[in-house]
Amino acid sequence: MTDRFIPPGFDVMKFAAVDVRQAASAADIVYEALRKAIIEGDLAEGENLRQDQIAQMFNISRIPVREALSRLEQHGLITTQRYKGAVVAGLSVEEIEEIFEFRALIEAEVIRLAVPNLDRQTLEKARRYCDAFDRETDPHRLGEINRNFHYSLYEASRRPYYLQNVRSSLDRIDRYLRAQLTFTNGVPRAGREHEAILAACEQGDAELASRLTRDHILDAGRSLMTFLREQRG
Amino acid sequence: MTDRFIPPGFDVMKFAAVDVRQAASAADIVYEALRKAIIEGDLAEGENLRQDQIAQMFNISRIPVREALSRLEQHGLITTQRYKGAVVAGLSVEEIEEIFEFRALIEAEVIRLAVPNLDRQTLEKARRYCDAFDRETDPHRLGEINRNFHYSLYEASRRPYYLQNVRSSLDRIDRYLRAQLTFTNGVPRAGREHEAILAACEQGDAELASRLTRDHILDAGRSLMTFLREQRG
DNA sequence: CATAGAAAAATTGGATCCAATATACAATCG
DNA sequence: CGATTGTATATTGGATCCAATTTTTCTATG
Repeated sequence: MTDRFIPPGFDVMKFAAVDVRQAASAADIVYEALRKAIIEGDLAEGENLRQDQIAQMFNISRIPVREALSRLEQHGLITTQRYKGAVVAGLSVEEIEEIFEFRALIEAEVIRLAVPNLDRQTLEKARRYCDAFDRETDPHRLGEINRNFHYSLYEASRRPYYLQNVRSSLDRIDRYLRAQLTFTNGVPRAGREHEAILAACEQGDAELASRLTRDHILDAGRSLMTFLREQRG
Repeated sequence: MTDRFIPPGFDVMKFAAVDVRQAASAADIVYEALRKAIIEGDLAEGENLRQDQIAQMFNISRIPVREALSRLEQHGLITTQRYKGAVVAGLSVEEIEEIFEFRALIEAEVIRLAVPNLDRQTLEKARRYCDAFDRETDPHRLGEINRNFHYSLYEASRRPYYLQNVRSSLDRIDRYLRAQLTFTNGVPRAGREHEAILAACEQGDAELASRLTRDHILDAGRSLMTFLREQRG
C-alpha cells in the first residue's frame, strides 16, 4: 500500500486499527472519510460532492467513489439526483424533531436492557467518559466523548441491531448537535444529565436510567430546536 | 429503454410507478429485483450471488451490479467478503428475536402516533386489506397484504423516518415469516389480531391499538421461533 | 443590453479491460 | 498414501474509456 490513499486530514492508521482482519477497500476508506466529514460538520449541508474531485483527493478512480456515495445515500447522509450529482443532505426542523423522538424511544429501551448486564469494568469506563466530557472544550472531541459515554453503556444491552440503529440515527443529527455545542453552552447541563444516568446505572435502576435517557435526548432535541429556529429564522 | 433490463419474474412497471420523476438507473433496478427476491425467499439464505451471473441476467455490466450489492449489504440483506463475493444473509435465532423485539417497540409507537390522524378513507382501505388477508391463500400475496394492512395505518403517523425503519426491519425477517405462513397455519390467528387492531383504530383508542400491535408482533415472533427451532433442530 | 438558442464544457452512468486475490486441482515430496 | 506446494481458473476490485445528460458559455438577435 502506497500513500496514494491518504488525503489531507484522514487518519488511515486509525481506520486500519478498526478492522485488521482484512484490508479496507478504497470504497470503504472513502465511505468512512466522507461519513466522518459529514457527521462532524466539516462538509456543510447542500455542499456538492463531485465524484471526480473526491477521486482526485484520494488518488483513485471514480468507481469506488461512486460505491461510497451510494452507501452514504442509503444512510441518508447525502441525496443524489441522476446525472446531477450528490449533495450533503440537509434536514428540515421536522425531520430533526422526528429523529430525536425516535432516538428517545430506542435509546431508552436500549439502556433499560443494558442495565442488568452492566459490570464494574463497564461502569468505570463510562465514568471516565463522563468525567472527560465535563473537562473537554473542543466541540469535535465533545461529540466523540458523548458518543463513547452512551455507547459504553448501551453495548451491555447485547443488542447489535438496536445499536446499529442508534448509530445510524445519531449519525444523521450529530452535526447539528455539535454546531449547537459550539455556539450555545449546553455542555454543563448535558454533563449533569450524564451524571444522573450513570448514577442510575450504578444503582441498577433500569427504569430510572431509561427515563433519564429519554429526557436527556428530548431535552437536547428541544434546545437544538430553539437554536435552529432562531438560526434559520 | 429496451427489454434488456427485464429478467424473468421482475415487474418493471411496478417499480416505475414508485418513482416516475426520473428513470431508474440499472443499479436501482437490480437492487429492487434482488431485494424483492430475498425478502420473498426466492433466493435462499447462503446462496452465492456472482456479479457476472447477475450482470448477464440483466444484460448489463458488473458495475451497476456491484452498486446494487453494496446497497443490499448496507441493509443487511447480504454479506460480502472481499474477493470472495456475496451471499444472501442468514439470521441466527437470536438475531431474529432481536429484530422482532425492535419491531414491536417501534411499530407500537408508530400506531400510537397514527391513530389520532386516521380518517375514514384510510380506515376503509385498511378494512379492505384486513378482509383480503383472511381470504388469501398464496403465501407471497399474504406477505404483501400483511405489509399493506399495517402500512396503510402506519402512514397516518406522518413519520417518514419511523416508517423507513419499519420497512428496513421487516425486510430482514419477512422471508422467515412467509416460510412460516407456508408451512404452519398462523393465518387465522393473525387475521383475528388484525381485526382487533383495526377495531381499536376505528374507536380511536391509540393505547389499545399500540398494545395489540405490540402483542401481534411478539406473538408472530414467538411462533416463528418455535417453528425455526424445530426446523433447524 | 437582455435574452433565446446553440455549441461547448462538465458531470454522471455504464462498458470494457486490467490487477489482485481466492479457489480448485494437479504434481511433488515425505 | 497423505500432506503440501505450484499452477490454472474463477472471481472480485479498480482503472480507463465511452455514452447520456446536465450545466455553462457563447453568440446572434430583438
